[in-house]
Amino acid sequence: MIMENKVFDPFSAYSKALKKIEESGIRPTKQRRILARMLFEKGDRHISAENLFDEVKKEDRKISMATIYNTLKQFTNLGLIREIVVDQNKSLYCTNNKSHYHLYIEDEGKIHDIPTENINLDIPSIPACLTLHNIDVIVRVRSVKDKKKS
Amino acid sequence: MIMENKVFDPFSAYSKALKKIEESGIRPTKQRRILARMLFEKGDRHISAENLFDEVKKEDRKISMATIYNTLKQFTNLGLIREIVVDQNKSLYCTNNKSHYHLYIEDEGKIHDIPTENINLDIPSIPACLTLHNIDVIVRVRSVKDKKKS
DNA sequence: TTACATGCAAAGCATTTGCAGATAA
DNA sequence: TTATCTGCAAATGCTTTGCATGTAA
Repeated sequence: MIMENKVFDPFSAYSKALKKIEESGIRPTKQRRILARMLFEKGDRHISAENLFDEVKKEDRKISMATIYNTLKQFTNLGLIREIVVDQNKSLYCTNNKSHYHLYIEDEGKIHDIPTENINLDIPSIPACLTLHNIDVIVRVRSVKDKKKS
Repeated sequence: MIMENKVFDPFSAYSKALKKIEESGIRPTKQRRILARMLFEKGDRHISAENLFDEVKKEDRKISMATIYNTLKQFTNLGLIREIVVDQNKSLYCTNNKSHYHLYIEDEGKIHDIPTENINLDIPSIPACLTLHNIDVIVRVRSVKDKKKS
């Protein structure tokens, strides 16, 4: 397996992601390996395309925005990451692949995971003509410091 | 009260909205009255800025996109409507002002309300430094006809 | 009268696309 | 070798803004 880091740990989130990439048929190119490492070697993250771009740049590498977007979409389709839309003009990509919900601090733009077990959610049964894809729960809060209503 | 329709019903959603507009201090201009009527005289709706624009045009009136967007934002701030972001490139505005959740049929782009009572949701208590603003629940489903995974 | 609102066109911004050159297998 | 991928720049599409004109009170 072609790794981006030196130490091989077959159980790391990064190794698992690489394995899934190879198995899926898409090529584990240099760019995809760098991005997989960025996404999965720092624990659970919520990152935007732009932040990811900047992070790559900080390591003195360079991956074009087009490739960042394409790769994020491919990883999403592979189920490696999850896209969450908290407001109309930015998508965040979530690297926690366990089922979970989100706490969004609106005035700070910060997002945190809420483990599924911390929320009790019962939904009515879905009609046979529909298949459940996902349930998004976003608990939207504001920090008290922010007194403004809008 | 300046009404856009002929029959005065002080208990209609439209009348209530007009009242809230007047009380809020913003002027109940012709455009705002037309949009309030469109939004609140047809029951609970989920409508985009563009659809609202088209609907106005169908009645042989004309309101600019800038005004549509400004008005939707103002109505949202007044609590008359609620903005829901189902995917990154379109906001829908929801005229149901009762607390509720959403069922989103992804491959059709259709959205339906789920009354709060139909879903059992318990969230952990919020830290004192945060105030709860809203809880979004979006049940994402796909119609079975759509066999593709992505 | 005057503060506020509207409409137009232009700007903004995240994301996508077309295509020539590069690269993995 | 060849199908796939990358990067650039241009295009797209939703939303916002600047500003001159219009309008409610």
